Amino acid sequence: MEMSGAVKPVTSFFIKDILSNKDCKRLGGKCSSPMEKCSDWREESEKLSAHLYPLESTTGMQTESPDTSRPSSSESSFSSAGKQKRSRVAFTHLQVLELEKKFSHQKYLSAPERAHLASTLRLTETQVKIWFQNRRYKTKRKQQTAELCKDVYKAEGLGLREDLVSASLITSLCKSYQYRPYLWDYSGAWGPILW
DNA sequence: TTAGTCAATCTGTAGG
DNA sequence: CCTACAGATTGACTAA
Repeated sequence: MEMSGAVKPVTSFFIKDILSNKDCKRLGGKCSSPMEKCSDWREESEKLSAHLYPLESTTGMQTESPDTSRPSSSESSFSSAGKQKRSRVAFTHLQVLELEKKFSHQKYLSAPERAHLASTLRLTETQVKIWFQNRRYKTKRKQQTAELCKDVYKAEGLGLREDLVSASLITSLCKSYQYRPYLWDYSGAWGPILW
């Protein structure tokens, strides 16, 4: 679970921290300096779009760029009174590829590794951390669902009709499982994994 | 206390 | 308009 070492002041650089900058709840101490972090990664993202991805848009993922590079007025976007829209940056195909590549080898990154990857991809450490976090969780759910589905199919195949109804329910659930896209095997060639 | 994790949820965006 | 996807947020928890 935990990684060792070198901990940089990583903070949540978004909304919460910024908006609730006032009370910083339990994040209390963590409110080291949201703004700094924020402008920080925005800048980096800009550079990124400049270098890292000349042309992307493979899977219809619109490879960000435009949004990330927003009005560059960094912080002004927040100060602009109202409630600032939560921004959701779409990572580039390249960034995701690299993240997936790394993830295929190790599910957890140490702080130094994360820092390195982040700088390489021109992402913030927080973004990398969150990405891995989400990735682990989604992978886990995918596996659980896959197992569940497997059992269900097995049961149905064996003719265990006792719970046919509930089994069907689960089956449909499996089919509609929202994380199916993760069946794409990024570790190897781009293609669907059978399950 | 801090920074990390997981799990769940929220939400912006693209695609149908 | 609705839905799926995926990045961000939240909250409970843990280890050092």
